[in-house]
Formats: sequence, structure tokens, C-alpha cells
Amino acid sequence: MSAARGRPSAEQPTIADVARHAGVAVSTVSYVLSGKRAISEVTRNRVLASIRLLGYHPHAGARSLASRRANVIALVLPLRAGMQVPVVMQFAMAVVTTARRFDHDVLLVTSDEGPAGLRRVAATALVDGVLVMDVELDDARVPLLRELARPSVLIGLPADATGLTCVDLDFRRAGWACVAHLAGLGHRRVALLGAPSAVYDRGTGFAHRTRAGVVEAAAEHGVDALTLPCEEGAVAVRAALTDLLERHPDVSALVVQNEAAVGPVLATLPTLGRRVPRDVSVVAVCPDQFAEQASPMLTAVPVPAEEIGTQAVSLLMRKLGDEAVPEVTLLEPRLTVRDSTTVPAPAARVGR
Amino acid sequence: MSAARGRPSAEQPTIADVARHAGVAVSTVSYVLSGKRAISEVTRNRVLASIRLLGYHPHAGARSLASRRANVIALVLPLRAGMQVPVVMQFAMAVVTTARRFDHDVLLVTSDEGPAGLRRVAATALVDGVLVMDVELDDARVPLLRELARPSVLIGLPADATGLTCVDLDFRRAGWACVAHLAGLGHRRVALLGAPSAVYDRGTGFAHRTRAGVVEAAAEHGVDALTLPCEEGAVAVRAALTDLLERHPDVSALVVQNEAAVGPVLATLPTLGRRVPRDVSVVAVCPDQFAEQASPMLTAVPVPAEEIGTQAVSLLMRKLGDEAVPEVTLLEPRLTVRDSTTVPAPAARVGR
DNA sequence: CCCGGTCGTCGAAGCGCTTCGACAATCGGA
DNA sequence: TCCGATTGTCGAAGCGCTTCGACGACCGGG
Repeated sequence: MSAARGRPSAEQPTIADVARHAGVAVSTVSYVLSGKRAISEVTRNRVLASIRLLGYHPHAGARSLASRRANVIALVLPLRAGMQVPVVMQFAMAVVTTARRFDHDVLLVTSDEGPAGLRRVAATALVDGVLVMDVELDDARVPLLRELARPSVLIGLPADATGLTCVDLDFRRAGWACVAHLAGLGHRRVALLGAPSAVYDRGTGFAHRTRAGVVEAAAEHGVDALTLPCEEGAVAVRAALTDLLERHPDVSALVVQNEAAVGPVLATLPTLGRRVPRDVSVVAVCPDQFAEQASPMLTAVPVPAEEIGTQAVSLLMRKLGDEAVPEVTLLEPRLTVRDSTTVPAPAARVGR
Repeated sequence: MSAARGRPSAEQPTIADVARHAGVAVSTVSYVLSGKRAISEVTRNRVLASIRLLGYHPHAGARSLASRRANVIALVLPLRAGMQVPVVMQFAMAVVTTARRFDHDVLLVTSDEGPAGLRRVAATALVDGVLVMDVELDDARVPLLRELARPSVLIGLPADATGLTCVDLDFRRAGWACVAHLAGLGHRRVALLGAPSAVYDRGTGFAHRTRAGVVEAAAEHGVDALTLPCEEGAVAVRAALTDLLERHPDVSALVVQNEAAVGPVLATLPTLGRRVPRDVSVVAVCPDQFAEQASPMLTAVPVPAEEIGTQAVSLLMRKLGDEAVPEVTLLEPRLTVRDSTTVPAPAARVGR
């Protein structure tokens, strides 16, 4: 038997080693660790001392086998490089950090494994629950998530959210808020420079919802709103912008949703003879960090990646604890006014 | 006992269920799955059929307990948002994809857990091996990695690599190549717009090595090289650049290492009366994607994040298989010439 | 025709942990 | 003073898998 074959160590110590060293039963050590039964102060301390002394760490596999809990969650990320990278990163960061606070680890799964990846990690009990980012309106994984034995939380909003748990920024109101703000400054004609058209085609919720919000607010405020997709890359942005302003020279305000486009937009406008904010006001939907590093600093509705991540993990933990949670959690957008929209619209200044 | 308590399923089927269904021993099923012993064609097929029919997936925890292999590797990422985000992302992507090819999953660990995080995942046998990114010259985790029971691979080069396994781009030669290229175009005074100074202070290898390569090549080619750190954000870049060109108007070429600075640099130069590449040539050390989306398209030495990731995983897998691997693997930089350095240096054109 | 080897399969012994039921000891209330 | 709770601890039964040794069946060579 194992106690007989040579030195007890060089190998990692097991719970049995700890029990022996502390002069208690294995189960007692387990209860000290889990706190699931009362243990006297003195015993607890003796056990803890042994644990520290031996450098004991419970074996994750054994634990997961016996307790049917792996203490790991899966995070499914869209790792097609390029799209909204910083937001994804911030989000992942928040997820890992929050998960650790709940004593869980995070398994990274890429979107391109598709439903199969989900099934695999769930069915092998590698993870206790799943966080899925970058959910599309009509996502192939959604039906799977519904029938999966393990709880899940989605970042983003599929077309039908019944039976699911979703968290996201309220992009509709974000779009709405941008236009409302611009309308308040007297702009009568605004344009939404949206996500790349592939993103709309893919049926990505946030892009559609933002656009809807923009259109809605425009109607409500009697503003004219153009919406157009916007590809990535300085050249593409410049082209789109030049074309837009030639066709519609009276556009006096832009809502930029594509964070990759923010820099190029600000770089291009002056070369087209429009200064920001004097001639054209700009509002962005992008991380605060971007907005603050831009020049001029941008009025923006930040995507609260961190808060979304934290919320998502918290919700998942509650589901793991069999609590009921709301199906949809939409975070309120907050518009922060900065230098790019500090003056009224040109038209509003005409009379002066 | 478990077979007696109600239906055999609703729960995930176990290997015992498969064995029963196929009319073989549990061990036979195991051997079919692992291929570690010969199994007759007919038996194998019968077992595989049962597996498919029952929807069996082996329990990861049980497997890891019995086999002492979790089939998971840890990926330690610097998730302090901001720094080189796209590269990190690309890298993570490649790691996950490659790991999957070796039938492994990836556990995401953040740098800010420090050595404790490493110790935890290694000691609990959550992972079989560790990939550490963003290694600093004098990294606190390095000694730990040396004594850890599990194999590891570092992305980046610490001051002392003995006893470790490291993969990285050869940044020294990358810096060297940039300057050599510029020298070849006749530039006599170049400047390296490096990483933020915090990165140098932290002792991050790649920044120091690039700088060293730049200095070296400059000396070798009789070129004057200024090197200065460069903070993030359009404003900071503009300030640094303006200052630089005022102080040293004869600088005719820039090497930009900070990928976040690439956009702002290109946006700023024209406003300072310097056109690219006519007045100032620009070479970047940044992902190809960035270089191609810039305007003008940038001559660049790409950071081959994908290749590094793939290599790192492959090396780790070989170590897991007890193969010996080289301590240091430096990838050869490849400089791609694009529009930002197509003409000779202004000085070299003087005579015309 | 016999014997040493393969081949294919089985049974059983763990792997290291959690958790349940049992039980002695102690406590407080009537 | 006695009894039912409560508290603290223990032993043992798994959790689902891998792996080792055993063993019958079958093979080919001398």
C-alpha cells in the first residue's frame, strides 16, 4: 500500500498525510477545510498547522470527483482577433478576478469551437458553469445552453432570452442617449458610424440595438439620422467619412460605435476642414480609456466591460447556488460629456 | 448503491454504463478510449457504438485523479488592460487553438495573482503545465518555476534563462533590422519611440532588447540613434513627437515600438509639416494587421504572436512527454517593407 | 505435438477527496 | 436528576476513472 512504499513525500502530501500528522481522521481535515461541520478551535488549529507545515494543497481532480464541483467556470470568448479587442480583454480580466473571489478558476474556450466546445467542457464536468460572450441574435449555442445540465450566463442578448440569463449594456438606450445629447445641443442631422457591416450581418445584438436606439431617439427628437456601417482601418474610415460628408455636408454630429474607428475619425475630420467640436460634434460608444486618450477627449457612453464581467460571474455563482436570477440584466448607459461636444451645433449658432 | 437508486440516467452515463451496455469490462472501455492496449476491431466498434448511443463523456476529474494528468495547461496573462492588447489576444488565441489540437484545455490565470496563482494551479494538479507570458527580466515567478513540479514555458526572456524554457521574438534583431533598413535608405539620425517608461522600469525584456538592438545597429551603421519612451494616448504621443522634432529637427526616421502609438504618430506627423515617407520614414514593431490598416501602410517587423503561441504550446507538450527541449527559442524577425519607407532619406536626396 | 509468445479481455486495486451515519461527550431545561 | 439536543470526531462508502497483473485463446516454430 502507499504508506509502505518508501518515503511518504517528495510527492505532494495528501489529505491522509495531513490527518496522520495532526492525529485526526481524514474527514476531520476535510471539514476543517470546507467548514461544513463544526470543528473545535483547538483541532482546527492543529490541522491548519499541519497543512501549512506539510504544504498541503487538495487535489483538484479528487475534489471535483467527490464533490461534483470543479470550481471552474468556462469563459467562451470570440478570439477572432480584431473586433473590440480591448473590451473583450477588460471583460475577461473582470471575469477572472471576480471568479477568483468566489474561489473559482476560469477555463478559456474559443468561440470557434462552437457548440461542441460547450458540450465538451460541460459534459466532462471540467466546469460547473459557462459564461458565453459575443452572443448573436440567433446563436447556434443558445438551444444547447437551454438543455445543458450546467448553468450559464450570456453576455449579450439573443433574439429570444426566455429560459436564459443575459447581461449586457443597454445599447438601445446608449444609442438613444447619444442622439438625445446631440439633439439637445441643437443638431438636426446626425450620423451613426456603426460597426463593420460583417458585424451587422452576423446578427450581433449590440450593433443592431444601438442602431435602433439611434433611430428611435432621432424620431423622438425630430432629428435626421443616417446610419452606416464602418469597416476597420484608417483608410476605410477616411473613405467612409469623406463620402458621408460630401453627400451630406449638413451632418453636424457623429455617433461612433466602432472603437477602432475613433482614432481615424478624429484624425480625418480636420483634414476635411471640420474641426471638432466646432464644426462637428462627436459622441462615441467605447471604453472610457479610449475616450480619454483621444484628442480632443470624447464625449462617450462607455461599455462597462468590467461591470458586465463582474455581474455575469455573480449571476453565474448565484445560479450555481441554485438561486433564481432574472433572465435579462441590462446595465444603464451613462453618457460622459467631454470636449468633443462642448459647443452647440453650428446651426444653433447661426443667429449670433 | 447507485445502480439501484432509480433510473440509471438523467445523470450523465459513466464508464460502467458503457461497459454494461456493450457487454465488456470497464477496463476494456478505458482501453478503447486510450488506445493503450490492443482491442479487437469488433469489440472496439461495439464499445464506440455504445459510447455514442449513450452520449458518454469521461469525467475530467476522475480521469485526472486516476491518471495524474488533467489535460489542462495554465496560461498566465498580463491582464492589466491597455498594454499590447491585440498581441496578447492573438497569442491567447493561438495557445488555445494549439492546446486543443493536443487535446488540452487552457486555464486562464492573471498575472496579478503573482507567484501564488502559479503555485495554486500547479499544486492542486488543476493543470499539468504552465505558460507564462509577459515575463520580466527579473521576474518573481522565475525561481518558483524552476522548483515547480510541473513543466513550464515562458514567453519572453528573463535575465537568466538557465533551467527554463523560453520562447520569444528576437527583439534585439528586430530593433537591429529596423535601423539597418533605415540606414540602408540613407538615414543618418533615427529615433526609437519605445514603450511607455513604466514598461522599461518594470524591466520588461522585449523593450530593453529592442532598444539594445537599435543602439547596436546604429553604432554598426554609423547612424545616430535617439531612444525615448513613449506613453499611451494621442495627446502624449503628440507631445513627445513635437518635442522630439523640435529638439532634433534632423531626425528623418522613426522606429515605433509602441503599437498604441502607431496611429497617433501617423496622425501627428502631417500636422507638424512632415509627410510620411517623404520627410520622415516610419518603421514599426507591431502586428501586421495594424501595419496594414495604417495610412500609409507601415513597414514593420510583426510580432508573430500566433507563431510564438503555437511554439510555446508545442514545447510545453514535449516537456509533458518528458522530451528535452532547448532553453531558449528566439524567432527570427522578418521586416516587411511597405509604404512608409519607400523613398530614400531626405539627406540622401539632397544632391539631386 | 508441445511450448513460449502475443493478443484480447477481465477483475481489482487504487487515485485523493467528500459526505453520511454513528457515536461519545457535553450541555441545558424541566 | 434525567433526557433530548447539540457538538465534535471518526470510519467507511463511494465518486468515475486508469492501470496492473492474470489468464484463456490462439499462433507459429522446432
